[in-house]
This record gives sequence, C-alpha cells and structure tokens, in this order.
Amino acid sequence: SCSSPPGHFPSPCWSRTVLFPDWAYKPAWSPGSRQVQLWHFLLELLGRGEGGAIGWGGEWGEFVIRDPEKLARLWGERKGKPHMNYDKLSRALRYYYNKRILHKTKGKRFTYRFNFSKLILVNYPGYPAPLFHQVTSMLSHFS
DNA sequence: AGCGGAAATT
DNA sequence: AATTTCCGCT
Repeated sequence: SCSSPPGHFPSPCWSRTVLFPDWAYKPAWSPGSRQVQLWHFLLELLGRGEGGAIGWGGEWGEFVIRDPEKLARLWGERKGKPHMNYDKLSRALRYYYNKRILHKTKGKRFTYRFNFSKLILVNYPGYPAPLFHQVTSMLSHFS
C-alpha cells in the first residue's frame, strides 16, 4: 500500500499512511486529482527525514531550509514551474502567515514554524471525519 | 535575508 | 483560492 503506480509521484510510506489524501499524490492529469499545496509538499519532505533540502528544527513544528534553491527546484518540479526559485517560494510561505499555517522564527535564518493546531484542524482535507487519530499519530511522530 | 503590495496565472 | 511573478523597501 506504500508503492506508487508508474507515472505517479513518489509517495513515501510514512506520508501516505499518516498524512495525505490520495489526490495529493496524483499527477495533474489524473482523474480526481487536485493541485498539491506547498505545505503538503513541505510536510512530505520533512516526513522523509533524510537530512535533505529541509529538516526539523529545535522547537515544536519548527523547520530549517538547509538548501533554499534546491527546495525551490524540487517544488518547481512538482508544480511544473521550471523557473521557481527561493525568492518566489518564500513569498508563498509569507502568504501562509495570515492564514496561520506558518510563521517565521525571527533571527534564525531560513527557519519557519508550522502552526499545527491551525494547520491540521482547519486546513487538513477531509476534516473532521475519520482522520483525527491519524493526525494525532502524526503529531506524536514529532515529539 | 526577509517583508508585503500589486498584478498575473492556474 | 493558492500560488507565481515581479519588485521596492528595510
């Protein structure tokens, strides 16, 4: 159940079982697909925990972008935007401030923080139905 | 580096 | 609506 069919985006097992609905992993041309959002993508990469372009920081929900231009390139690949860069990606992150999805950790370079309570309870697709315990297990993963 | 307005794009 | 693009300002 953790494999992805050919032509589909890779879906890491951890993310697939705990975090995202199926449509987040379908390519744009696939029936029933919806556009993946930036915060889905960030959590997907963070869930891999490989020490790649981004990783978790010290505080609860905090993450550090280790390689901003690499992250932008990966995001651009996912969205089919070959000219994506960190300047533009970071503007999208700043639009999350008013939505209460993210805020900036001031004084720490390339460091942001998820507002998990707002993110999960308000923005998670499918809320409030049967995903609650799955979300809870996701949160315990970070502590 | 980081912010946020403005307009364009999907 | 959620970015993407562009850019002047701090």
